Amino acid sequence: MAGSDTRTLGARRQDAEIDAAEPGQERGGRLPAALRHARIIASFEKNGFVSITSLADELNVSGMTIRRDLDALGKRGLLERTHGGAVATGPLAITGASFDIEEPAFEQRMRLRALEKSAIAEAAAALVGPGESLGLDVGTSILALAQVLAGRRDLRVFTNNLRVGMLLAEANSTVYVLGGQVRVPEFSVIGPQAIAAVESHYLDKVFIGVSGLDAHGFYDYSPEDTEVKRALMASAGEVIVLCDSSKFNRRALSRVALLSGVGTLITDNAPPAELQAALEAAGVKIIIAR
Amino acid sequence: MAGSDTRTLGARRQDAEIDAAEPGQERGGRLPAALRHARIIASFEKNGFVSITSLADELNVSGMTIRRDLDALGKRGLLERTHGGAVATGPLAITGASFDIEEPAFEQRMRLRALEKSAIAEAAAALVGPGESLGLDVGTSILALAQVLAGRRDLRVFTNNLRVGMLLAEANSTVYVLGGQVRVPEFSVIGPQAIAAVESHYLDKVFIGVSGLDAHGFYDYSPEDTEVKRALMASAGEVIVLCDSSKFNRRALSRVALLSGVGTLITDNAPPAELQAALEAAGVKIIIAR
DNA sequence: TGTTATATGTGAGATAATGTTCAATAGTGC
DNA sequence: GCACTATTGAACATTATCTCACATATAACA
Repeated sequence: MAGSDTRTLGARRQDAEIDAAEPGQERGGRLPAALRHARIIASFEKNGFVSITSLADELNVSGMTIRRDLDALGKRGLLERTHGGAVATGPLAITGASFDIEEPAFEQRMRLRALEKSAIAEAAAALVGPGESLGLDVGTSILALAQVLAGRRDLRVFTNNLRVGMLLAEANSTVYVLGGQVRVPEFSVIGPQAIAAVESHYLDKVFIGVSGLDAHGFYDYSPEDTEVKRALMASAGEVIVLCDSSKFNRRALSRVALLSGVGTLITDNAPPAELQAALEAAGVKIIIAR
Repeated sequence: MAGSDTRTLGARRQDAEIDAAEPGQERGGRLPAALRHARIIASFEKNGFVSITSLADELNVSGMTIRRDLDALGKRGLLERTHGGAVATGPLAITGASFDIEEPAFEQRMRLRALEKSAIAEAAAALVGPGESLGLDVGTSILALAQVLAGRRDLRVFTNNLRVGMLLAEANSTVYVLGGQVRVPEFSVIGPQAIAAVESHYLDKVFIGVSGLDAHGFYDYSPEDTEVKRALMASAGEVIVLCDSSKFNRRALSRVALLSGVGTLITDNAPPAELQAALEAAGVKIIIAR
């Protein structure tokens, strides 16, 4: 895989500011760290673990560098170090057939673009001030944010997402879940009770996940989730949407809000020009996380 | 001496079962310990038993290593050693599915008296009629009950237990969680919102877990959980307590209710004479599950 | 262009995982 | 019960890997 993967990835690379070298041929052509990280993450897709020696071999760097890379990625919660390599955790977790009978769709989504989601989550967490009350919505990017926030004791987090609730509670953060019916596969809480519970609170910031956005607004697949999202947004001092760049110009069944209903959009790549113009016209602040 | 133990390394060089199929990757075909553990756990799915020689062969490691692995997994309560292998116990025996990496403490408790809890859960499930609304409380016995009920589509389940909520939702049962603060390590929901939500419903049956009982009533360690239990009991047509026999004559911080506040007690062994007399005097029906 | 940060490589000692041997032990068939 | 074989666990041997410090290379910048 080493050779062919390298070629494909390199050729398909969007931000091609650096010439990718052919591995094995040109010793000096090292990849920038970000690219190497992306490549490492991609290697997990197969079987949920990577070995240091094989990565060092494949990426033409020393074992020490890979070790440092894995440590860095580990700090971001994307993987867990083992002897000789690392296994996937959190967003990447593939779970070897025993634990975790989750919807394959959800896991797949979580692994897909895990690095981007992690960067988005980091940027989002940076906006959170001490002692704030937060609302965390449903979605893979939001779950990544929860992982970053896990352990912070000074926050008060409200969520309609049972995954987030368990994750944060386990980390001893203060977390409140909304009441209502549980909807799979997201494990989101929906219904009038949830909405009523939101309406009786004020939240400093709410972080919303969406399925798509275009010049006319933000979209989500689930009408039930959408109602809760709207309630969260209505109770919030600041509305922040987390969404990776694959969602640009994609629509779904429910329109969550107009562009103007959102204060900040955190994503991993600049939107297409037209969309960016619409966002700016609507007064949406755009944060590009890398 | 076992022939397979001393087989030369690399004899099974091209193990088609290892999905990697990487020429340069499988140096000696060694997996990190965590992955090997996951693979071992996965092997139980077939028949609840694994043999050391077959594992050593399959995973390309020596028998001694497998032995050490099984010991480690045994310490975590996931299996029990036998001659030449191991059998599944605890959470694995009931169902291999578990949505999360559970707390060791919880795993341990689940494994502890797993057989009894399973019998209690079966007896409790037998009481549930078609189309009923149920309340499921916190505790390992209750979680076992939820596992038995999982998949029944005709019920409406309310719970203050996020584990139960996720388990049932995943099985496509209709389940509502109460809103409120999440308390570890039980992942129970507590607080006034939860209590208010219960009070606006009527439940045909509620199943309550307790930490202990004596002639003066039922006890629980957590005052916060106790308040929700009381609310559940007040809204119920029938109150059923699930509790294994190790809880007899044990007390804890909060008294949940007097004996007379409970209709049925399901346990795995007859209570001591004095306690049994008190239960009967209070009109509690006792079901012994085997 | 020189100078500073950052990133990466290298090597030695420490550590952890695994392999090997071997006496003791538990199953198994008679 | 007895012989026989597979399994076991402890001690030791052997790797592979980790960590740490420092050297070197690369990128960033004035």
